[in-house]
Amino acid sequence: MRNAMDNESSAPEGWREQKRRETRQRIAETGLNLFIANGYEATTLEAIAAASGISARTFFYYFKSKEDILLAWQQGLPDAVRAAILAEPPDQRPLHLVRNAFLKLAAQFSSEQAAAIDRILRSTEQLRASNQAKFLSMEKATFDALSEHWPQARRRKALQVVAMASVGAMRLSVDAWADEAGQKPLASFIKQTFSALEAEL
Amino acid sequence: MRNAMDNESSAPEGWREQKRRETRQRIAETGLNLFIANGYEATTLEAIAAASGISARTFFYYFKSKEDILLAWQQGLPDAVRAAILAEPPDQRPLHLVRNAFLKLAAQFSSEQAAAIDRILRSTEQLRASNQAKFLSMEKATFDALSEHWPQARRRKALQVVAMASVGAMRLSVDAWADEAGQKPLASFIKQTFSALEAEL
DNA sequence: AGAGAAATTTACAGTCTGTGCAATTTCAAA
DNA sequence: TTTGAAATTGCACAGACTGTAAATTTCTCT
Repeated sequence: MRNAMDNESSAPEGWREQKRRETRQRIAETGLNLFIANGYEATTLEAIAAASGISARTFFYYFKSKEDILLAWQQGLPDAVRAAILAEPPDQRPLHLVRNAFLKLAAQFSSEQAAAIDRILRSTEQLRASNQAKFLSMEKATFDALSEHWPQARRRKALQVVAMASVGAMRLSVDAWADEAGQKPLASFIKQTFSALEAEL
Repeated sequence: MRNAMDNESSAPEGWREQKRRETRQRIAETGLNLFIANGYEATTLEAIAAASGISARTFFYYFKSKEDILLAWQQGLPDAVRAAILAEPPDQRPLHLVRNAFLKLAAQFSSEQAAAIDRILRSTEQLRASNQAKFLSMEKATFDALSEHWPQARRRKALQVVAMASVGAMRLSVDAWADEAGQKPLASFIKQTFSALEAEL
């Protein structure tokens, strides 16, 4: 029961949550640095926990697996995708709209840190596989956001396909960008890939 | 050194290889049946090895991981994709060519067993991730085969995009097909998805 | 302030996948 | 029949992850 001089629920329960987030963040950073320094497989949970100042068991209270540390860095992605698409004016063809949204998004997600994470994600078979899940979540977010722009049921199939092709184009762009070690900006790859897509179909 | 009454290399060294393949096949079947019966995670390596009549250690002489059993069932996929695409007459636009190749392919890979494997592959997070790798390998096979039809370097980007969109369409088709528990044939979903793709772009 | 509930942290023991190593068995070729 | 490579196995071990129960901390309510 709350009453009187009670600021909603921001201070009381918010403190716990905030501390929890801070700890989680600290572990994620510690882990990432160790991965960068020693490689993913060579870094044991024990090491991450020790460097984070917690017990090995407590690690699993914050992350459900070692891999989860890396996924945590992209947790904001689906929301960002969704927001970027909804921010676009709907007077464009869906494919074009998504292209423009992704172009704006590319700025945020092509930092040096993002590149480092990407490098780790490509380093082992297991991580490469789970990295694909990222694109699946992007595809879902894209489809959901497009569905808000065009809620008509008869557009469903079309939007699904647009989401698939757009995210696929994004993936090809990121791959090409990563292969060239970041000479040209990601945005130029995105433009090129989407152009090729429209030209070929 | 081979000489005289020597039938190439089919009988002599072939015997070992054949037995090896048989053992591998037996393990794969035993494992799959156990997965179907008890679920993937509930089936231990120990159980698979015992039911296959080998030691747990020997299992790893045939498969590099438990997961690998499932991947073994799709080992022929890339070659089949490649063959199907190369078998198509090249007097069609690339996207259309791949569509027709996939339609012919769909017959082979929509057996009851394939559906069972697909169900297992969707049952856990880990397997869902590695299942995506299947589509990546299809994409690569598609691109490689298309590159033989159109070897010109300036078509590279375009073919890459076609491979991505085609395999993506295939994935959406399989998903829709699996969701409907196989009421309509897979082929009809493929036609529909490719139509939507061409319409939207 | 103090009792009690709830969240956090930890130790301990145990399961399971996967690897390294060395010994043993099997089998095709000389 | 001998020999060497491939196949098979046991054993020991690392490392990720879970179940449980107990301690410790952090609120909440009175």
